[in-house]
Amino acid sequence: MGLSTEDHLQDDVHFDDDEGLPQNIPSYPLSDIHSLDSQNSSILTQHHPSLSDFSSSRAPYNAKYPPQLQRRLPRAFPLATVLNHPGSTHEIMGQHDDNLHSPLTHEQPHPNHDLSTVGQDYPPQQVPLHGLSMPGLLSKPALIPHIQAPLQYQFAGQMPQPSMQSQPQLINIPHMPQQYPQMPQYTQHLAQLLPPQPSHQHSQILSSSMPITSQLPQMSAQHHQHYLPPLQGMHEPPYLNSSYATQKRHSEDDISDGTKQRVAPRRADLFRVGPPFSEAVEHRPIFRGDTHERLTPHIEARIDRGFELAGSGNWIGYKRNYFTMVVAFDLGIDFSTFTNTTFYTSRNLAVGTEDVPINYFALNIEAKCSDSEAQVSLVQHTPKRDKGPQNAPPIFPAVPGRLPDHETVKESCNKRNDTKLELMNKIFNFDRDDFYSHQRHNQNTNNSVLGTYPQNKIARVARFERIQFTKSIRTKVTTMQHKYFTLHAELVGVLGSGSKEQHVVLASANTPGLLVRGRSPSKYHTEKTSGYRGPSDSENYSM
DNA sequence: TTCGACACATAGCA
DNA sequence: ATGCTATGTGTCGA
Repeated sequence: MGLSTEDHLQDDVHFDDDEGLPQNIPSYPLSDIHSLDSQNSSILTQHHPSLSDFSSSRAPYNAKYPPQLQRRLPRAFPLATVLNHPGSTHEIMGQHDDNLHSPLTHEQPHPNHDLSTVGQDYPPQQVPLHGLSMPGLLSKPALIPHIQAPLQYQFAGQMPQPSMQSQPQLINIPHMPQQYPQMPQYTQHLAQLLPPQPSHQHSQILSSSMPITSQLPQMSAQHHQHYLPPLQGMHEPPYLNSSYATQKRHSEDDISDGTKQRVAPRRADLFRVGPPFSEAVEHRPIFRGDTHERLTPHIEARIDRGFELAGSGNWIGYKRNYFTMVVAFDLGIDFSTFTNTTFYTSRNLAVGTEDVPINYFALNIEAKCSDSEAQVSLVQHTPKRDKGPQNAPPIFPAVPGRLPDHETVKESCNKRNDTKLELMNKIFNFDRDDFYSHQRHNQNTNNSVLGTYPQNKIARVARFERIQFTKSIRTKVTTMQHKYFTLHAELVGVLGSGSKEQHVVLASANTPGLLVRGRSPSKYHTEKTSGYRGPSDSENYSM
């Protein structure tokens, strides 16, 4: 990515009208969570504008995505089990049967469903969770050798020298002797040609464990200002005479600082660790069904491809390019405990509270815009890209797991070898049948949440590959407002079952602000002021 | 001006 | 080494 000819996201972000995507619908409803739980609520998530009224012409249920991009589970949900719980899901759900639909139960996208927004009852104030240690999961039965060390924001080795900040990360291949007899059109990172540089540290950042409470890009910058990520094309424009290079040179915020070169599409170093995610923010409580202990969710998430840190401190991605994101969660209990109990959440009623069983957990990603008036959605391509279908990113039913390291995610990409695929499956997926057989687990037991998971593949780690910001984003240059995106990793609780299945966001973690560059080179200069710059004007930033 | 569609190019994979 | 694949991105034209 990095080196595209793409411009940036403009000052204003809209959906194209001709795609039927309504504007001015807040992507983050800020209604208080308690008000959401009032008796008048049709269901847990009903206050979301896209959920509250399926038939509303103003805010259709699937407002956020066009029909072809409706959210869906990777697999069907065949079970219709309803947990036996004092909270009585039956009663709760029974109040609003007609409104209870779950696109997640459909294998195919459903034009009237948008799970992506179900239960996004984000509280007005995000309260960081504490005590995010997760001792138990280290002892879970599955052997996952790729697990990274948890919870520390790690910087490998020594910090790079300040001078590195101004040193080129890329060189033009023609400058390399003998290697390329013909004038190449692509560049190669210095890191590939020279001994390890400080930029290497970047890939070792455990982004998911970096507590960041602000979404502002500058917040991330402060954690990275001491080293230089592997940015692209720092100097030496390959096409000095081309309009392409000329255009690129106008950007001060540009990672390559005017040295735009094409990036080889399969270059290994397209995989880079992106911005760190915040700690999990709790949206709804999670209780154990057996002890009624309130649990502290922890979300691990990392972007492994598609974003890089510019000198200005902004994380930059490109609308036309893929990004990859992985998400895992745990509840602060060991895996065997997880598999031997049930869970429930609660909602507030006008009088008292009501417990609602969680049939299973799921992991989801969302994109949001700093401008709550603007909506942003994501699409996922198949390897066939244009020749294949395009859907919204799936929502993964998931059990607690640990995030594989960056290299593992990178290695998991585009493997076709059966042996390798199987290996990756063991890392990213949870085989419940295998677990039952090895644990002699009583799968008929009524007190295990595992029994109410979908029958098909369950994730340990949700891996979202080939994700792009929707093409529906378009820009407008009439405002001076700074706009940026954030990516959110969400732990979803699936309530009810069958046609009554509901999804509520239990917790989420988010990136700092991201700049996503569009495809119009003519907007390149404007980009310098379109992105959030933080308290100090990064226009003055010099690499 | 923007974007879908197509095209080109190149590194990874088997 | 060879051929296929995946994907960054250049380009055309509606």
